[in-house]
Amino acid sequence: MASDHTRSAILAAAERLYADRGFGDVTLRDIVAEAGVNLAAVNYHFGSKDELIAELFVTRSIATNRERLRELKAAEENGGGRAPIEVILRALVGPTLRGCLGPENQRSTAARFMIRASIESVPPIRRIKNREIDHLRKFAGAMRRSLPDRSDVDIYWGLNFALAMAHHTIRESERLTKLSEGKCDLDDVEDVVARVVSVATMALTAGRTETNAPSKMAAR
Amino acid sequence: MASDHTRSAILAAAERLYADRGFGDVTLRDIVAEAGVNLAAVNYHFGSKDELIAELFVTRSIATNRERLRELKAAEENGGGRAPIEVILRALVGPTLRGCLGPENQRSTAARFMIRASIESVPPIRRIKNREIDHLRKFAGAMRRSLPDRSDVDIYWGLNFALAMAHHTIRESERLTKLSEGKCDLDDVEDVVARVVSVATMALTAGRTETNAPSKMAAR
DNA sequence: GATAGTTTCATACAAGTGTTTGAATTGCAA
DNA sequence: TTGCAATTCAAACACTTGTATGAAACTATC
Repeated sequence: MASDHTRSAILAAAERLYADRGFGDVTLRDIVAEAGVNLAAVNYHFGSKDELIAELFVTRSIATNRERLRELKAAEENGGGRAPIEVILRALVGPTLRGCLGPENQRSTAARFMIRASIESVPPIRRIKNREIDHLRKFAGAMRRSLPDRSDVDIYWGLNFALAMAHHTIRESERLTKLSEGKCDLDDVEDVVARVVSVATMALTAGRTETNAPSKMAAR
Repeated sequence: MASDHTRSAILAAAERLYADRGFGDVTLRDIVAEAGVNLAAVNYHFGSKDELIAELFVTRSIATNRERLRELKAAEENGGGRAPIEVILRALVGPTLRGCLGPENQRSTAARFMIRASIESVPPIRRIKNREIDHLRKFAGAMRRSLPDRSDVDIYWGLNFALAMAHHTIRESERLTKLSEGKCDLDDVEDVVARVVSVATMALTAGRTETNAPSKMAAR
C-alpha cells in the first residue's frame, strides 16, 4: 500500500554503490545521499544495515540462479535429459560473465553486485551463502549426466575450475588488460565465455582418467 | 640499534590476524593485544596503520616473488633458456598453493596473508600492487619462449586462467570440500598443483588457434 | 475537514576507529 | 651516578560508524 518509493530508491542506490566500491567503504550515509533520502529511512524500512544487504543479496541470488537454471533446464530438455557439457558450462558461467564484462555502459549492476558479494563475503551474506551449494549441486548433477563415465571428483574439479576462470577474469579484468597491453579484449564477452567454456571442457574431457596418476609422484 | 622487539612482535601479530580474519575486521587494538604491546607502539614504529600494512605486504611480495622467480630461473637454465610449460606453470602456482593449502598446521601465515591481500585489496596495498604486473610479465616472457608459436593473446589468457584456478581454489577451498562431500582432497596439495598445471597446460597447448573463431558468431 | 496511521526529517547517541599527547620508564654513554 | 635519548604507556582526542528518538509532514479514511 505504502509509497515504496523511498524503499526502492535505497535498494537501487545501495546496489549501485556496493557494486562500484565494495562493502567496505560504503556507509549508510553514502547510500542515503545517493538515494536522496533521509538517514533514518534505512533503519525504518529495513531494520538495519545488515538486513538491507541481506535483502539485496537474497533478491539477486534468486534472480541469478533462476537465470542459470533456466538455461540449464532448456539445454537438458533439448537433449532429452542429457545436455552437451559445453552448453552446461555456458549456462553456468555465461550469465555472470555477460553481466560483469562488456562495454562499461551495458554492464549489469546486479551482476557486479553479486561478484562483490562473492568476493568480500561480509557477515550477513556469508550467513545466506550456504544455499548456493545446493544450486551448484544441480549443475554437478547435469554434468554427471553429460559425462557419465567421469568420476565425481573430476566433475567437481571441473566445476570448480570453470567458476574459477569466470570469477577471476571478472575480478582481475583490469589487470589482465594492462598486463596484455590491451591484447586481451575483455569487452568481447562472447569470446571470453568461449575461452572459459573451452578450457573447462578440456579439463573435464581430457585424455584418460589420468586424474590422480601424476600427482604424488610428480612432487618435487 | 634499537631493541626491535616490539616492532617485530607487531609485524608478526598483524600478519597472523590479517591472514586469519582479513583486513576488514582487524583493528589496531586487536593487533597490539595479540602482540602484547601498547596501542601507541604501532604509530610510533610504523607511522600509521596503512604504513604497517604496506610494509607487511612489500616484505611478503618480495619474498614470494623471489621464490617463484627462483623456481622459474632454475627451470629455464636447466633447459637452456627454454623451460617446459608445465614447469613454468608449476613455478607460478606451486609456491602459493603449497603455502595456502595442505594440513591446517603447516599452512604458512605469510602465504595466507598474501592471499588475503590479493583478495581484499585495501587501499595501501592497491597502491603497491601495480608492480606485480612486471613480475607476471617475466612469467609471460618465459611462457612465450616455451611456446614460441603461440600468440601473445593465448599466452596471457593461459597465464590468467592458471592464476584463476590457483587463487579460486584457495579462496573457495571450504566450499569445494563441502560441495564434493570431501571427495576433493584439498590437503593433497601436490595433486591440486598437478590438476591446475595440467588444465592450464591444456589451455595453452590445445588444438589449433581456434581461439577467436567461435566467438562473435556464437553469441545468442 | 478532522483524525489516525504512516512516513520523513533533523538531531542526538553510544560505540568503535586511528591517531596524538605528554608524562613515565627504560637503556646506555659519559 | 648523572644525563640524555629512545621507548613505552595510559589517557584522551577527533572522527566516523550504525542506530534511536521524537517532532514534523504527509496520506488516506471517515
